[in-house]
Parts: sequence; structure tokens; C-alpha cells
Amino acid sequence: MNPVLFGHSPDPRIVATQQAGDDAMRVYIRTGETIVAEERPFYPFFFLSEPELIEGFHRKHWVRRLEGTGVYGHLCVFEEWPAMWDAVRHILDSYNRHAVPKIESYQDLDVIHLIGDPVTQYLMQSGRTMFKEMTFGDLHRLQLDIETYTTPGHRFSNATRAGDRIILVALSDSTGWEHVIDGRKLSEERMLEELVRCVRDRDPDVIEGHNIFNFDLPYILARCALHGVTLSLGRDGSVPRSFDSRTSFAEHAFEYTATDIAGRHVIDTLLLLQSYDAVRRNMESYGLKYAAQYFGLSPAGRTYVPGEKISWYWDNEPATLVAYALDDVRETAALSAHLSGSSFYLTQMLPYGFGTVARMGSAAKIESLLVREYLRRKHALPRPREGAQTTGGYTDVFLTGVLGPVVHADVESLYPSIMLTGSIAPGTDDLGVFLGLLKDLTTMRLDTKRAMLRTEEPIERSRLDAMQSSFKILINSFYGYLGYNRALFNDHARADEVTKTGQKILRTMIAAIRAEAGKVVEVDTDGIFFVPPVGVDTADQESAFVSVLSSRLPEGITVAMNGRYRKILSYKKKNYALLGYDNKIRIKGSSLVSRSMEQFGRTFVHHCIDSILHGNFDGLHTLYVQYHTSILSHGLDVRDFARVETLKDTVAFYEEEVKAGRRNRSAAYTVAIASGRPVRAGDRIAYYITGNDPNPRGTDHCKAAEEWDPNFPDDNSAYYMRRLNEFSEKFAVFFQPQDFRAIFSADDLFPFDPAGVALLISDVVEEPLSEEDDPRPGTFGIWLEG
DNA sequence: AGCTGTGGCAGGGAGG
DNA sequence: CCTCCCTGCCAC
Repeated sequence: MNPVLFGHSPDPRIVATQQAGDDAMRVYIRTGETIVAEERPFYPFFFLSEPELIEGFHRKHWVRRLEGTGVYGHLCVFEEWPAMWDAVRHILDSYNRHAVPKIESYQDLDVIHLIGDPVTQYLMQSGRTMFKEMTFGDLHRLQLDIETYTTPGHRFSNATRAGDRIILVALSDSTGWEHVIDGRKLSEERMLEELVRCVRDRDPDVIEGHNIFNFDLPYILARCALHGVTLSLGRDGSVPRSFDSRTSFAEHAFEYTATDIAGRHVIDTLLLLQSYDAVRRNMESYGLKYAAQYFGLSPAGRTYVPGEKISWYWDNEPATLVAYALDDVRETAALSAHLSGSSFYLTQMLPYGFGTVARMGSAAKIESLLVREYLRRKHALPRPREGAQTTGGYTDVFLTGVLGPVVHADVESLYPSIMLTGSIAPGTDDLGVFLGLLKDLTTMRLDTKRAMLRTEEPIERSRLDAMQSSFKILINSFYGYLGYNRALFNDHARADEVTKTGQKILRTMIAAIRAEAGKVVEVDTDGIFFVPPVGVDTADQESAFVSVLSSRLPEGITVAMNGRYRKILSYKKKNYALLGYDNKIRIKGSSLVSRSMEQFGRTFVHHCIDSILHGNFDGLHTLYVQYHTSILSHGLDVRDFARVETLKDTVAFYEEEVKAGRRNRSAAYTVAIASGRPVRAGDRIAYYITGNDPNPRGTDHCKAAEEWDPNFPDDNSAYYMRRLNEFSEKFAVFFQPQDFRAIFSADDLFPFDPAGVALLISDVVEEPLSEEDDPRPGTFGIWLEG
């Protein structure tokens, strides 16, 4: 195994590490069946800038100036020397004079940017080697789920409200053990003590739960505080340590209260789901039940209890609730087994524990590999570069309307391939670690994937799959890392080089397809939808066509057929729908499918697309009339017309921004504030529009969805009729104006006649391709030399 | 205590 | 009316 990827330490038995004061680590070591803790010191280690200011500084303590940049690398101190502390004080004075903001303290000194963690991680990296000798199945995992009682009249459970309390604790573990701590038999105080006893007794390596960070653990901790119970869940008998954290999945930030339990790893399947969906973007919700069904992991005959009915079941049908809670932990176990495998195998590489890896972002993972190697070779680390990336992927739409048959061809791993073939790496990577890592990870991923495809045995196969997907996660993040402002090894110019090269490859592909008389419909970043030329009809012929396309591209860049479809409905850039040969419809793009659209709009648009792709114009008209009627007669449920939005910021931050005039008021925040309950960033708010003005002004016509009463519907039908017509407008470009008006009209003076209705295909832009995009071979020198 | 990127569309508020 | 600007959500 490559030591740059997997670390160098030989100690194979360390289960977990934990910081113990300022200058020591506590290390948990497995010997046979038992686990013992041992304290180990770590060395002082700092990043200091402007080291020439250090009085008494000696060359042997190592410093390096980054050539040509005029910027000094940070000083790495690997050992103390007599004048060191004076030097640190000196540096500090200098920094304070220059008003550098980030000062942290170490011992009795204020020190700039103490990085105890990466250093100890480096020095203690052996901690993860235990994982190298294990498979995921060897882990002892315990699942935990609590059910709480909500005082009638309240919608949400609250650990500090009189009457609210824990009523059930369901536990299960990977040995098949299951246990319910029942609030009918024990007082809450005894329940909590029983919980501690169970966990200590089972002694799991991993504790898992769905939303365990934001719900179960904080709730349990709050109830413990109330009863004076010590929640000594740690392997050393310590109580969990909580800290507020936030992580972002693409643009979406998620705040949570992370909890560390000494000697164990905490896994929240909600976080796993979000990070999974950040790539796929397929899921409708991150609820446990939906997710379990989505992955096909729900036990047969699973018991369901709606969240707001938990207290009712407790009062009336407690046995059902017990069954429900047990099904919850079983689903959590299955979900975690499905999703945490890749984090587990990443832990074999990274200098962090399993629990940390599972909630870390990709950039931090890549950086840890780079930093570990730089520290091992005692080489200074660069500072992040200022600046910004300017270029992204190439997107275009050439034809709109319904076309087919259509082929989707994409460049496999576009950005990683460009970085590898063009040797694009951060300019500050003196040791050349970056590309080496990318190259080795790519090789390992291909090997692992091949091995997986060869393997029949399901457990081994899923192990290999988890491994190769963990490599893939890292590989795909190398490009993002280059453009990341706070990355030590960022390089915006190189990131631009990657995207510009990607654009060039796409333009080359477009020209090549056109040269062969194919019709290019839509292009986005690394993939092209096109109608193949006459004579290219079967799947084999299409594959062959794509192979030829691929051969026109330079070494290291491979184009593959990613899919073939009966028809495409091309609407706008990044917005289209596909009709597969399996007759399934896939809809893409924020203007056609968006969680910010009212549910009725989503289903309406979906059905419209279905009808258009099947040429069923009569059905299209009927559909419009049906919705028209239901809206006017208040026949829709609040779930259908409520708009659901995610709050990105805290209410306090929002208010501040509004007050400062930096931001407009928005309906979702208005409703959230009016509801009076505490809101966190990331919460979803459902609201609807009242009154009868089709263009309501201001944010005073919105009401929380919970307040809607079907007996006295006060939803604004004029407004929702306007919305229906806005959704219909999307389809105007596909028809002649008179046909469009006839279809999307409830006027029944003349019955609708679908005869003669035809679909339009329109050219959007015909961007002339420049000379250098000519697909002749041998014209790629510019970027192949890199 | 920790945070990967750009491009594109829709919708709403503010102000001309 | 329109344009500008911001936010949310989505594709890759």
C-alpha cells in the first residue's frame, strides 16, 4: 500500500484517539478482547509566518521561502530550542502590531494558529491502522433511537418543557441484540441509567442514529442534566462532549451539534444521506422512512407511526410504538451499513477517526493527506492563495422541442483526467504530492472496481464497492480543492486551466458530432445529448459512433455512452426531460422539477411532460382543465399548494441583514418567525398564500401550512390560478401559439380538438465554432503539454 | 470545530 | 411596466 495514501505508522491496534489536555493524546489500544487507554505526549508544533523575525532562529529548525512568490511559508517547529518561546513572543508582538486576527492560546502563550490536531493526527496516525486490518463487518455497531412525549397542544417535542420526556429507548447492535427501555416500567431517571448500563455493557465501537446529533443525543443530555444522571458513555467513563458544527453539502449548509464519545465513533445517518445526495440529488426527503424505502431497506411489514401521533400511540397503543421504535433502529442499522462503508474505508487512509471522517467534507480529507506527507518530510506548508476562480463548465442548448432518438455521451472523469493528462497541480505543491495522490487513487479505484465486477460473493462485492466509491469521492474532489479559497494548496489559475480545457474538449466533441451529421441538442460540462446521424440506429451502432468520437479525442480522455433514449424534451440549459426505452421519464432542471415549486405544480408539469413526450395532446388539455377546476373550487389540499423552503440562515442573521438593508424580507422567514418556534438554519418551512389578489404584494399574505383549515379554505385561488398558468407557460415554446392557447384553456365554448396539433423544434443559438475547435487529430498540443 | 467548484433558471422585492 | 439584485434550487 502506498504510504502517502495510507500513512506510515506500524502500530496496528489503536482503536481511537482523544486529546487529553494540551500536550497529550489518550490512545485506546485493543489487546485481545479488552481495550486499554494509554497517554502519549505530542510535540509543540506551530505555523508561524514571517520567520525571519524570530530572534535566535536557527536553520536546523527549518524554514523555506516559496520561490518567486515573495511569500514565506509557515515555520514548522519540530523541536524546542532554548530561545523558542522568546521567539514566539516576538512573533506575536509583531503580529499584534499588524493586527492579525487569529490568535489561539497554548500553555501560557498566545500562539498563532496552533495546529495540534493535524500534528497529533500525523504523529498518531497509527490510530487508523486498526481499520486497515478490519472489514466493515468487524465493527461492533450499536443503533440508538429515542421516542419522546410531546405535551398535547404542541407540535414539537422539547426537552425542557414540563411534561415532555423520553418514553422509549430502542437499541440494537450488529450482533443481532435488541433491547427496548420502556418508560412504562422505569422512571425516566432509571431509563437513562439503564441506557448507560447497556452501552457500557455492549461496549460498541460505533454508535449510530438518524439525526442523532441534532435530536437524540442533545435530548438525552438535556434530560440527564435535569435528573442529575451522569451519561458516562465513553470508554473511559467520560460524558459526551458536544460542540456546534456546520457542514455544507454543495451550496446547502447544515448546522448540527456534533458529539464526541471518548473511544467510540458516532455516526449520524442523516449526515450520510445528505452527503450521498449531494452527488446524486435524487432524494425527495432525508427522513429515515423515505430513505429506507428509497434504498429498498425497509423490513417487510414495518410499523409506521406518524411523528405527530407518537404521544397518542403512547397513551393508547404503546405496543405499536415499541414495534415502531425497533423498526427504526433496524432501518438505521441497514441505512448505515449501506452508506457508511465508504467512510470506513476512507478511514483506512486518512489521519482521522471513523466518526470524524463520516462528517468531514472532501476538501478537508484531501488536505489531510497532503499535510501528513508534508509534515512527514518536514517541509513547510504554503498559505492559501487569495483570489477567485473565473471559469466553470461549458453549458449550452442548441435545439429545443421534442427530439429523438437521442444519445447521451459523456467524458469519463473529465476534470481528474484533465489534471492527470495535463499534469495540472497547485503551484505551491513543492513536493509534487498532489498529482501523485490523484494518480494512485485513480489506479486503485480502477483496480478495485475491476475486482468488484469480478466478484460474485455479495459481502466481498459490497466491500469492494464501498472501497472504490470512497476512492471516487476523493478523486472527484481534487478539482474542487484547487479552487477552494481556504485550502492551503489552492491555485485558482490552475483550476481555471482545468475548466477551460474541459470547455475546449466539449467544443471539440460538438464539432466532431456535427462533422458526422449528428444533431447536438444540449451540452453540460462533460456530457452531450445528440441525435445520431441517419444510419446510426441500434445500440451497437450508437456505441460504435461514440467510440469513434472518443478516438478523436486526445490520449487520456475517454468518451463513453452514458445512455440512450427514445426522446428528449429539450427546454432550456440544464433543463430537459428524457423518455427511456423502458418508457420511464426522467426530468432534470430547476425550472421543471424543483422542491421550491408547489407540489401541484410539480405533478402538473410532470404529467404535461408525460403527455407531450407521448404526443397525447387531448390528455394535456384534460389535465389543464382538471387542475383549473380543482383550484377554483378549493379542491386541493394544503400539501399540494404549500410552498416549502429551506432556511439557509438563522433567524437572527436574517433579521440583521434585513435591518441593514442588505436583504429583502422573504415569506419563508416571515412565517418561521411568526410561528414562534425556534428555527435553525436548514429547517424547512411550508407556507401558502391567502387573500384574493393574483399578484399579492409584500409578505403579509403568507400563512404557515399547518394553519390551513379544509373546512374554511382561505387559499388564494386567483394566485394559484396564476401559478397554474405560469407552469403552463413553460410549454408555450413547444407549440404554435393558437394550439397552445387551445390546449391550456378551460374555455369549453368549443370542445378541444387535438387533430392538427404539432410540436415545434427550434434552433436556439448556432454559435460558430472557431478554427481551433476543428476535430482533426493533432490539434491538442496546447493543453496536452500542460 | 469545520467549511470543494461554476453556471443557469425562477421568483420576489425594491425602485425607477 | 421594466431592470437589478438576491435567494433557493438544481445540473454537472
